[in-house]
This record gives sequence, structure tokens and C-alpha cells, in this order.
Amino acid sequence: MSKPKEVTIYDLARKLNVSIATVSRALKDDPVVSKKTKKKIFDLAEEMGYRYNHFARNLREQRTYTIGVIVPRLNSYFMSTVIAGIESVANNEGYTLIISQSSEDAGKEIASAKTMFNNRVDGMLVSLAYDTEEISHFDQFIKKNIPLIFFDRVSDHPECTSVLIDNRKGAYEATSHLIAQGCRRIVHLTATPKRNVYIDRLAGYKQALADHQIPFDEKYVLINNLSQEAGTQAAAAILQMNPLPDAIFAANDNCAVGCMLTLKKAGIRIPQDMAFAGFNNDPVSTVIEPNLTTINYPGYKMGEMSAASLINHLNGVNSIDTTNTILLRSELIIRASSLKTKSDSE
Amino acid sequence: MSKPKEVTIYDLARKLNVSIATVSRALKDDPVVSKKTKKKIFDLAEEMGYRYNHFARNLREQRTYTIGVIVPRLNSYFMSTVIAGIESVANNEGYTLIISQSSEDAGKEIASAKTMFNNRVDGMLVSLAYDTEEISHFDQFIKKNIPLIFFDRVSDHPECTSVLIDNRKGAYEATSHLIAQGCRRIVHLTATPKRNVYIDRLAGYKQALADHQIPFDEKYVLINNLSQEAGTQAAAAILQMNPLPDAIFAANDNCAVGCMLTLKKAGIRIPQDMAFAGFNNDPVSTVIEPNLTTINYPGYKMGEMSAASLINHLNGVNSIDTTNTILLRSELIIRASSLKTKSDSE
DNA sequence: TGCATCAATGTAACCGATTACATTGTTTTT
DNA sequence: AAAAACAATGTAATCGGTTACATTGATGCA
Repeated sequence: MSKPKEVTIYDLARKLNVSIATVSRALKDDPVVSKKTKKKIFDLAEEMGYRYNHFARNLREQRTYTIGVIVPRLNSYFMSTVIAGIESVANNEGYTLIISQSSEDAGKEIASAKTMFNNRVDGMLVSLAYDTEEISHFDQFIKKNIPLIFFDRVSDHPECTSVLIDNRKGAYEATSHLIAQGCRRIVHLTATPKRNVYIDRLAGYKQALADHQIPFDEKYVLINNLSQEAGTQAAAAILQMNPLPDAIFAANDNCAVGCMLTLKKAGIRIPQDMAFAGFNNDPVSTVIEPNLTTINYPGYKMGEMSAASLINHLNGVNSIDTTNTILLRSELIIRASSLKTKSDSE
Repeated sequence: MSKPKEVTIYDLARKLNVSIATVSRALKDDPVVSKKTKKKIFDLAEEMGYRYNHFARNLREQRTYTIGVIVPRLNSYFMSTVIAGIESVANNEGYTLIISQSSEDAGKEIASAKTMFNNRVDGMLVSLAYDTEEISHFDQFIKKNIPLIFFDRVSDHPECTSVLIDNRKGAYEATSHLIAQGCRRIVHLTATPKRNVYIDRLAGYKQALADHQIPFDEKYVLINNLSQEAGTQAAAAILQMNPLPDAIFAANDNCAVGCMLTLKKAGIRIPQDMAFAGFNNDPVSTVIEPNLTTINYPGYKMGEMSAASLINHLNGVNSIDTTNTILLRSELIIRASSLKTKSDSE
């Protein structure tokens, strides 16, 4: 009773006096089956409440129609937007997702990779954890020819496509903008330089300084985990500097916000005393006062692109091998937190 | 070459001169197999890189070990936290998730339900969209004895367990707190009264008014979609009121924040002119100035509880039928936005 | 009329597990 | 010593599709 038996192609075949092969072909709209037969079969399937059994197909085809997704965290605005993009494409194409979060921990990332491997995903979409040092845990996929695409937090692997933005350029623009506002002592808040996004943003920052004849000072680079809490702690360190910096460029908005709040409490006026820029265009950037200047980049689209190029590859439509990197556009959004010139702080 | 053949229990059995039945039993640690044989089998499986094939099992067992999850949106802090909780339990128990978002649209919710049904999920976890009027699209699950659990945005269905907080109590506490601060003209921002959460929060609001001999005024209830943008628009409406209200209680933090920002720009002092309370304890509530008083409730735990009770039911451990509602604890967090008495607005 | 061609359908092996039931060999009981 | 009980393992059917290859009957063409 708890298992009312399912209708199968055998049941349909029996009722219509045709073979299961014909039913199977009809259901996938194979042109070799006559229109008349197809219609009979479709109608009966509908009537009897037939449900396709993916497992039988997967078992036979040796595919799972499943994509593994590993992200650092689910509960960030950016990541959940990316996932929404992935989901829409995958759903449309009949793929199922297994989503897992590493919580920024290499160990969990390794464990997740193993789980996904054992679940026989057809392909992988990965954004790396903060502290992942090496990526040999993905070799098992490469060896089995399971395509792997990195997005946002990527790793330069010869076999893998990456979907990301030009982080260096974004950081360059943000820093240049701060310089254009008259800032010279610019602190950069970022995470450990293991991930491309932080390496590149740092490089963009340095490049902007160099191009404007501002000497780079190691002391102005503060490394933390970019949480809001870490921003608070960074603020304390910043207040110890002498002279005080005149701008802060944080590698994400959360950290910028934590830092700003604390500095404001300490009596620093923003942007007059210190200008601020972040990265990501998190919704919080329009809540903080003054609103935060930041780099906007398209999470939803990044998810769509990643999923689409993976699935194209799986379907053999479009060889991934030709495109090794997909760059999406990013843009500087200037808000009050960095506008020293006309300081209408809202 | 793109498909290096997989190792199966047949390969293991052949190499060790035992039957596949023994291998199958050994791999699931069946006590009927001798320790010695088990060890041989485990070792060889490891050595040959054997991977368990879920599809063969699922086909045979007529289960999918898959749980369907439908949420209104993925990119809210609360929901992604809930999903993280669901994911941790499901992962642990060997279940896979299919996650889909309705984008607050009943049509998409219906489509998702159909997809999940056709994917033969073993069970469902659902949080309803804003505009879902009736839930007959879930009848197909009930009919097939597929357990269905609602969380947060629930529906009172005799066959389904619900996991949620006492929204009425939360709203009652928030409103009572505002009253205790001396407020009498309290606006309530909420969504259409189709979802329990908004009905109950409104009821709690009314109850608090009644218990303090404050007449309820229909005009003070503003209905919108609770986005930040909607909060902005609500602020405009509020500014037209005469006399101005002296407090705002919003049914979520986002909307509260949008409203606060706009009112502040219009010169309203918070909390002196208007006190504020929200709902959810979204991270944004500690970014807005003054920090937002709100109701905190445990998203991660809600996810864990929902998943655990679904899986227990699937495993026959613990009949869901006995518990029809699981209530989680919520708490009022008082912050500067509502503290009129000692108005140290930070 | 006879043969090639083709459209439509059928046959049966296969994918890799699970498990009821059968079989074997060993130990215990009487 | 024979029977009963039991531990360990084996046999074979089953889950529901896919698809290479085979078959059937109709049509085209010389």
C-alpha cells in the first residue's frame, strides 16, 4: 500500500500490443516510430500516469545527469545568486545538482569532492575554499574524463575551463578611482594570497599605485578572512597607523562594512577622512552609510555561463577545450563612500 | 577511452572466487559474512578503485535517496542558512538534494513540484511562495505516500508535518516591546495574508495592541512584497500619514531597512521620532544605523530539524504522523533602533 | 514478376546492484 | 554415530529502461 506499483514501459507495451522497444522509442520522440503509434503511446502513458524512470536509463547509459557543485559558502548573496543561475540552466537541461559547501575549509572540500566522485557526477562546478593549497583532490575527475569547471575562485589547470571576471582590472579601477579622489595612503584588505581573486586584486591595486607613482607599502596590505568581524579587527589595526591612511580598498563588501562601522564609531569621517571601496556589490553596500563604492559583477550570469558551458561539453555540443577562460564584465560603481570631491555623503 | 570501464561487484567476485551475493553483503557490512572474507573484499575494492553504483540499488530498491527542496528564493540569508542545515543532515544520511526556487511565484512552484515528482524524490521539503493560493499541486505526493514537510512558510495540511517558529509570539513580543518604549501609533509592514508567517505576525501585532488597550487601525497595516525597495515605497506612504506614526514593525528586516533608510533621508530621527523593529535577524540588521531590533530565529536548525524528521520518517524510525508541528524557539533581540528610553543610538 | 529498398516494429542482451531461497560444511545435541 | 542447528556462501530473479541487430511487410523500379 505504501508502494502502489509504478507504470512501466512494459505495462504500456502490453496494453497496446507493441514491443517495449517501440514504447521506449516513442517516448523519446524517435522519428523512426510512426506518428499514429506515438500518439497512442503518449495518450496511454498520460492516462496511466506513467513516470519515466531515470535510474534505469542512468544504469544503462552509465551517466547520471547529475552535476556536482562545490562552493565556499551558500549563505552569501553572491554565491546564492550564482547557484540560482546554475540551477536555472541545469534544470532546463534535465540535470540535477548536488550542492555542497566547503565552509572555506580545504578538508571539507576534499571530502565533498570524494562524495561527488562516488555519486558519479557527470561534471563538476567548483569555486575553491580560502585555504585550499593544492587541487589534487580533483585529479580523480580529470583521470576519468569528468569535466571540471572552476568559477570565480579558480585554479589554473590546463584541463579545466574557468569562468571569472578580470579581478585585476576591477581592483585597478577601484584603486585608481581612490587615487583620483586624492588618496595616497591606501590600505588594502584582502585574504590570504592563495586564491586567484585575491592575488589578482592585489596585483591590480599595486599596478594602480605604480601607474600613479605611489610607492607600494607592504604595511598597507592587511590579510584576514574578509568576514565582517575581520573588518572590525582590521579597523583597530588601521587606527594604530601613523599617519592614518586616507583610503581603504577591501576585497569584499562585508569586510569593508565591518571596517567602516568600527572606524565611524571611532570618529573617522567617511569619505572625508578615509574613502572606502569594496568588491562584489553585495546588497549591504547600499545599506551602509555612506553607501559603499564597489565592483559589481554578475553572479547569476556567472552561474548560467558555467553551467551552460559544462552541459554543452557533456552534450558534445561545444568543446570546452577550445575556451579555457571565460571572462565576464565587471564595473566600478561609485557611491558616496569614496566621493571626496563633492562630499554629499548620501 | 572516455569511459574507462567501472569496477563492479562482479569483478570483485571473480577475482576472489566468491559470489556477487557475498560481495554485495560484505560491502554493506552484513554480519552474516565472515570477518576474513569481508576484509579480503574491502581490500580488493579499495585496490581496484571500486565505486558503489547508486543507480543499480535505486532501480532495485525503488527508492531514489533524493529529497526535493522548494524554497521561495535561494539568495536570502535566511533561506541559504536553512538549506545549509538541510544539506548537512541529508549529506550525512546519504541523501541527495534537488533544490529549486519558486521565485515567489505559484506557477514556478507548481512546475517545480512536477519536476520533483517525475524525479521520484523520496520526500519533499517545502517553503511556500508568496502567492500560492492552494496547494493541490502537492496532492500527487500525498497520494503516493511521499512524505512532505513544510517549513517556515507552511500550510496546514492534515497529512504534513510543519517546522516553524511561533510567529504570533514573536510579533507579539516585538510589538509589546515597542509599546513599552512608549509607542502608540505603530505601523505594521507585511506581505499579503496568504502565508501563515504574515497572518500570524499580524495576529501577534493585533494581540499586543489589544492587550495594551490600543485600538487597532486598519490604516496602519501596509501590505507589500517585503523587499527593500518595497520598504522605500512604504516610507513614502508613511510620511503622508497625519499624525506620523511613532513606530514601525516590519515583517522582515530587508523591508525594515529600506524603509528606515528612506525615512532617515527625510529627516526622521530613529528611534526618537520613530522606533523600528524587524524580523529575521538578517546580517543587514547590524549594519543599518541605528542597528535594528529584530526577531532572531534559527534557520540552520530549522533546516536540520526538517531534514532529520523527513529522513527519520523515510527510514521508518520515527513516525511523522505523531508530530504534526515542530516549533522552534525565537527571541527578540533589542537594538538601538527601538530604544527610545536610553537613546544611545549605537 | 522479381529484387532491392525502406519504414516500422520486434528480440534480447545489458547496465549493477539486492535478496529470497537453496546449498554446503561444521558444530552441537542426544 | 546420526540428527539437528547453524554459519557461510551461492544461485538466480528482479528492478526499467536502451539499443544493436533482426524481422516483417509494403513500395519502387526495371
